[in-house]
Amino acid sequence: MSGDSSGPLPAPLAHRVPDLGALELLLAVARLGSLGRAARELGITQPAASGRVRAMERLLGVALVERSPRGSRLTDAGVLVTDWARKVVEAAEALDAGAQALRGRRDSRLRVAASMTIAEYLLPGWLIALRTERPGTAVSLSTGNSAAVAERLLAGQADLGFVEGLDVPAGLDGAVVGRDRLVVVTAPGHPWARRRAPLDPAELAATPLILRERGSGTRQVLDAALAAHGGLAEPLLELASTTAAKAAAVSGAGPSVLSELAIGEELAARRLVEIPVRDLSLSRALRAVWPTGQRPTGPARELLGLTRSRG
Amino acid sequence: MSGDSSGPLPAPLAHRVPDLGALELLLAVARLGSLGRAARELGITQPAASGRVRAMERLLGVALVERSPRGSRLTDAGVLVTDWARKVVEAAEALDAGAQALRGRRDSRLRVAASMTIAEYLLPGWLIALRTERPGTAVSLSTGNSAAVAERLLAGQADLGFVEGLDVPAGLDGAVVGRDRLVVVTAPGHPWARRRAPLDPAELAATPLILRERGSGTRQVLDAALAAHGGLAEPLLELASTTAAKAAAVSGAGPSVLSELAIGEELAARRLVEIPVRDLSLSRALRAVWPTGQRPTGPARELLGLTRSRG
DNA sequence: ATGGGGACATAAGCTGGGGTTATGAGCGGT
DNA sequence: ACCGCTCATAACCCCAGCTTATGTCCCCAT
Repeated sequence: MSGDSSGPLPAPLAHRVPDLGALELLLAVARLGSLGRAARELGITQPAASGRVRAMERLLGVALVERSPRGSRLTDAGVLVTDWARKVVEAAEALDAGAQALRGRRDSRLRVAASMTIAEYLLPGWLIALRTERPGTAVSLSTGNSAAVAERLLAGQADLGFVEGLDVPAGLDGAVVGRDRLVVVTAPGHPWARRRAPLDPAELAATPLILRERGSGTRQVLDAALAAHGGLAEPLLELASTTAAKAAAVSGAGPSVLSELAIGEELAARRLVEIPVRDLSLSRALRAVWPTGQRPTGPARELLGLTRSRG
Repeated sequence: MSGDSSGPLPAPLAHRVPDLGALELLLAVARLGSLGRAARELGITQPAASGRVRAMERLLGVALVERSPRGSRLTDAGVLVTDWARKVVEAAEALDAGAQALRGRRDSRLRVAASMTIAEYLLPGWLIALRTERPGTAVSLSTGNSAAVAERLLAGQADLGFVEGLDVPAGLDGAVVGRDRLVVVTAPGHPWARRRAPLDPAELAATPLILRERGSGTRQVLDAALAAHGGLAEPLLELASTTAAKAAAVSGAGPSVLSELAIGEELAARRLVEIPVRDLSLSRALRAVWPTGQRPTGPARELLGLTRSRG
């Protein structure tokens, strides 16, 4: 073993990080102040919990918990690790909520049809909130562009839709639930990141960008907004997914224009930098929609309430 | 089995969500377009990968991958699940990077001392960026308040510090690397969430809030900012951690004032709503610091470069 | 047309991590 | 002095996930 000729390739992440069960356990210990109580909450025995936490500490090489005959408290490092662990668990909960909806049968109490962007970034959070308010509400999810969402709603195959775009599809009523702002970004090393003055729209239009392929929603908005400034230059790169475009931008391949929803993390950690643009609002509404006249009722109304902007 | 008298308590998250290894595998399949190649990249065999993806699909109840004799592509649902999975894996990577730094030995090439907030929310991202730029740089991390950070730097026990606060500790030079804006928030159901006009500072000061305990950094800033408007009312709740305060606010217990860094997710998903306040800037600088005159060099300079604001 | 080489699937067998029960040992309150 | 809570240790068990070996399908190149 370890006689690998290809060099010491990094151990896979899963071997360096405790598994989800262990992280969940750590959160329970932090919350309840005792290994035994945490164990009970997760439906395992106290020795199992004890061993698991020990294994986690061995794996991470850091003492996380201070044991005493009267309970357990987190160490300083434990507090930090627990906060990081919470992020992992929350992301896993979002995945779980989303997957449950994707699996959802046609006979679900609430059938949602949503655009990709909304389904990806916002819906899981809403579903989690809905679950805490109305546990047991079965939700099913289908995704598609605005036209597909409208079609499902009008055919009675969905109870509530979510679309992004400049206008409401024909035959539907809607309510704005948020905004999707498109942001010009570069890696921190790019010259634009050092500009003092905002970018000129014409300059943006003239620069080759990393973009999603023609026909994507973000591309359409960008096209429309820059039509008055000479139109988009030939793209620097044309990629199939938002994720790929983001990765290219982070790696410094060039400037890109991406949805704010997709790059919150990257901006916060300064893996990407927002470039202000003068007099250009690349913003579109995110809307909940339903067939004209048929105001949502029951679970659909409930979910709508979770998402509505004030007013 | 399943004859439990305590009712159908929800299966723990870890039993409903694929483990990190499986998610990592899914990302590799998405990126490489083939189960076999993904397997090779993760250092397992093709049948193992095949079985694992199958198990993941069974667990989630959703087909993720379209197999063909020429490779594998994600299904529509698979794209969505993969995006959610990426968030989980990224959070796990942040945990890993942070834990490595916590474990870091005293003889690390780069010894960082940071405030809790910065260590928790920003540092992991920086460490990941540093790892991709300068792989193999060993980083160690210790946390403490501004005074403790200054002490470590001046004692030569740390090479670079990060503090939040209104001013730079004596004996140190610094550079602003970001801002920590405090935000007034409530659950979406709170009356304040329906206000049309911004809140008056005096009204905020007079209202009992969910706060961290006296002495915490956020509490100090708030105290100072509202001193001119009558001073803080008695808190509604006084909690030991930011996380606890956040949870209380989300559950609708009342209004709170929290760091923007801590509630990005909650704002995006509208589990919390920001309440604008007129003429009140609750903002403090996040600074990198080092002993006066000793500009960072080597790895410290590298890390600083990753975090610096433009200019 | 035919063999080679990729892709994924199936089968049989091993191993170890994580679970269990049973028990011991501190510490605090009554 | 004793109960009740805490956590730790020991001995045992099981199955998830890995391996190797093999089969099938399809495309492509000779």
